[in-house]
Amino acid sequence: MNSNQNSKAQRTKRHILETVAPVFNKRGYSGTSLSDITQATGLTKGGIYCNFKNKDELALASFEYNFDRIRTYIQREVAAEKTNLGKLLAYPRGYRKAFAEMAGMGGCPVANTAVDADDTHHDLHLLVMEAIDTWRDALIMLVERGKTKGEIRSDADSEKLAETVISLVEGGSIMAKTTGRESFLFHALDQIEAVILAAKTE
Amino acid sequence: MNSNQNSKAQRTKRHILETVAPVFNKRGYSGTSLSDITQATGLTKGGIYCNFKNKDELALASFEYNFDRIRTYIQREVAAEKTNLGKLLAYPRGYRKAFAEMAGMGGCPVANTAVDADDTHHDLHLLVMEAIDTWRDALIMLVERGKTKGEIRSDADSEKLAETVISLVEGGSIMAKTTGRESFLFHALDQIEAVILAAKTE
DNA sequence: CCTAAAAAATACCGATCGGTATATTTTAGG
DNA sequence: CCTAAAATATACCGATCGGTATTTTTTAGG
Repeated sequence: MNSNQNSKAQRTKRHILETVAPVFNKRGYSGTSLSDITQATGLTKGGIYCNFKNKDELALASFEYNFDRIRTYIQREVAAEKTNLGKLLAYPRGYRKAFAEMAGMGGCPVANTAVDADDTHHDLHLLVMEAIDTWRDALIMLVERGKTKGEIRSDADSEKLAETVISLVEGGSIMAKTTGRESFLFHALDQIEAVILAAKTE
Repeated sequence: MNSNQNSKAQRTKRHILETVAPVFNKRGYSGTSLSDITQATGLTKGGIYCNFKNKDELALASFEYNFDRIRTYIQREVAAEKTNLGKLLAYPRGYRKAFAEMAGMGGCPVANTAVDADDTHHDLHLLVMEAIDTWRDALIMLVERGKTKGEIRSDADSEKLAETVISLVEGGSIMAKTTGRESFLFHALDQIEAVILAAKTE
């Protein structure tokens, strides 16, 4: 048993990430202490530092883990659609479905980590920037392809649409989480649908 | 000189808030240490604790200070308008003008503090919730009054409009700050104007 | 079952945390 | 100018911070 991915180390590494990632998402980098981490995992410092070099590496891995959960969720919705317009509309639908899961992990990791890291943690900040840029590019691409396919009006501003969608998702997430009013997110998602449909041909 | 508001204590208290409030806004509650505070102000711990009971009190006062700066800025724009529609449109215009100031203080204090405090700092969380609720109520009121005055279509959803405006401002602020693309905020503000104008009569 | 290696626990490190008691300086009314 | 009070600095506190060296336990191939 060596090429098996179920080695002890890999299983505990996974266990650590699963339990710690939501803690980082909720409490932020400097708000999460090694004691928080050992307490959440049930391991001691020795166990943690055996699997991760330091707190930084664990924080970066936690963001990637959290982000990947959301990304996978949304991407499944997008991939199920065939048209560019359908893929665009899959975003608000996906976030509507992902709401409960996102609430359970402590809110959207993109928004949380963006605010947490942008003035304090360079590497984490870079990771979030990259995630947002990739997301933005994907949306722009869908709009542009939608134009060439005749699904989207040729005068639509793809960058503006992409950035508006992202701002609405993230703003809605934060406000819903903080105030406890889910409608903040749902109204934002309604608005996203309206924006996309307004760019539709006919 | 006793009823004079320029007593030594009040002047230094003001100086502390002015210099520390942006630090809390950028670094968050647990990311801001007493050393950060003494270093920023040029005072020692004795000087700080003479004017504020503890770190908590200083953090709460800092949020109120930061929030008040933005609020005052926007409110000036709103107060200058006479119609409800005009007052609504004063929000995106105000944030467009406030952009530089907000960037200088480390981003919108509402979004920053919301993310920072919602899972970790009860009192601060309450303060942000209150700020958002007040803001939401003010927007709803403007829409409703606009309806009775015939400025706004009677079928407009005031709660939805209010929450959409807030999500766009906060989402746009965070994304612009984190990515360095100001367009995130400006596109969000454009969208706010579009949403308001879509609710206009005629 | 044995054993070397991997994993995890224990025990410890200096630094910094938020906070306080005390000493010193500054303020400002009489 | 004097002086009590207010403001600030200094010196210290126990607790916790992130991290590491060492010891014990567990794993898993032969």
